[in-house]
Amino acid sequence: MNDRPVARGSATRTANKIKRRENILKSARRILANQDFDAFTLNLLATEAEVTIPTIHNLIGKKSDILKELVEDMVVRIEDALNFGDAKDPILASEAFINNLISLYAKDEDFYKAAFVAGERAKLFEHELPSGVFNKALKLANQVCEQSVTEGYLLGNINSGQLAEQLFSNQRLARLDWIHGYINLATYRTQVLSGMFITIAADATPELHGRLIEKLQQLHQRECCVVG
Amino acid sequence: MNDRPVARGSATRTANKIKRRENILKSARRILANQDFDAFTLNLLATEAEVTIPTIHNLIGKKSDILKELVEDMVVRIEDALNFGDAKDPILASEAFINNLISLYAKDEDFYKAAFVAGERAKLFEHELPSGVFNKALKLANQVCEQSVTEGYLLGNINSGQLAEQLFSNQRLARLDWIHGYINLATYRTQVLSGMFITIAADATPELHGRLIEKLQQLHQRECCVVG
DNA sequence: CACAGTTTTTATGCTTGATTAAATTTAATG
DNA sequence: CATTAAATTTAATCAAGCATAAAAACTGTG
Repeated sequence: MNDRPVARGSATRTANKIKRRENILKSARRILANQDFDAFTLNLLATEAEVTIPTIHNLIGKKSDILKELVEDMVVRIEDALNFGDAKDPILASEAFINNLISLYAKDEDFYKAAFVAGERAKLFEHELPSGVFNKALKLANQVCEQSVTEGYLLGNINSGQLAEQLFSNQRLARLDWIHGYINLATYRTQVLSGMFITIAADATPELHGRLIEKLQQLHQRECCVVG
Repeated sequence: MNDRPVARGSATRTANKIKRRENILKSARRILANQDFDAFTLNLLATEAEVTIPTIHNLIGKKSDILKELVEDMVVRIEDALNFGDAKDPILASEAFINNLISLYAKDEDFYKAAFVAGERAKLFEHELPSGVFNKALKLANQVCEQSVTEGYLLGNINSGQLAEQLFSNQRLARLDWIHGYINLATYRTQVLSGMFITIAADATPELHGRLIEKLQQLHQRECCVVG
């Protein structure tokens, strides 16, 4: 069954094929990350990747297939990036979370930006919430909040769900601003941390509260330095 | 100079013209508010408004002119809605602010939703920040924070700018979720209030902090009732 | 080198949307 | 009711973008 004639030049051929395919996807990411979603046409993509439109169809498929692939690749990569050591201290947990995320994005900024843009505009995240990566981050925030209460970092006066929602929102808005090109990764990080610290401070014990204030001042000062 | 023949039927004609014009704009708002930005084509608009495409061009102009008009109309309306009595108490100030805004939107939900969608997608707000309505809201938040410090509601440990930014962000994300059709106006209001109260709590005096906790619990309970 | 199989491209069709010119219709007034 | 300006529509044009079939070019291998 398996002994029908192997295609002639199948040795290095498929290897090159994969390379060309990746090259096209790379161009797609560059366009989506640095230009507009509306600018992302097969025409432009073909020009950038230095191939013709039918080649794109041949190697990847229709336009929506390209977008789908970008998003799927990303989801896989993010999934395991969220598995970081669980610090008890909410300050450390917040910093670990955001540092993890930002350093992941920084490794290949075009890749992630493009995937988020594609997912948003092509509606490949269904309200970006049902059961995917996004929900995982929210649950994680919830977990941290609840644990912080039992560990004595938070007073428990504010419902963990509300706090978690707020923590998650901070991150979501900053991400939107980043993928729209309004802010860069460094600002993304600062904004999320600032928002998280303020949120945690709302229910912090006096000791933790003091440390949060200090952290916030540091963030503020650094921000001012950059601007002035 | 002024005695050249007046156009024949200019009396009731122009009146009707304005009516038809408004009717087209109304259809435009309905489409943008209830469907997608991508669904907003002259073809669909003509069908909905029960006119032909050239009529639209005649009465309003090209597609971008329609969008521009929608946004400009909105900006005017919002500008003076932000002028509400300045409560000293940050809880009252927050509630006054959001109630003002939500009741404004509720009066003509399609109108505002459409304008925000149009402004966002057609890039009619330049990063929605430079010197427009949005900036006004941010400054207002800043003002409330600073005043709250001097009035003794806030401790002043957290920089007013940082707090204000956070207050503003809450509102912005909720608005985005609303215009994308993820949440309704009631949820918009709840989310913003929840976020604002948490933010204020981060720097509140003990007395105010207690009241905020209470407010947050109320919001949480009401939310649970609606769901369950 | 010749050939089989693969890949790229040339050429083209198809669809949709925006915009405009010309013609027809409508409606106000004397 | 005839005149005439105004407004609407019919119909044509223009421009993009996506997608595909068939021809041409290319690349390993025997």
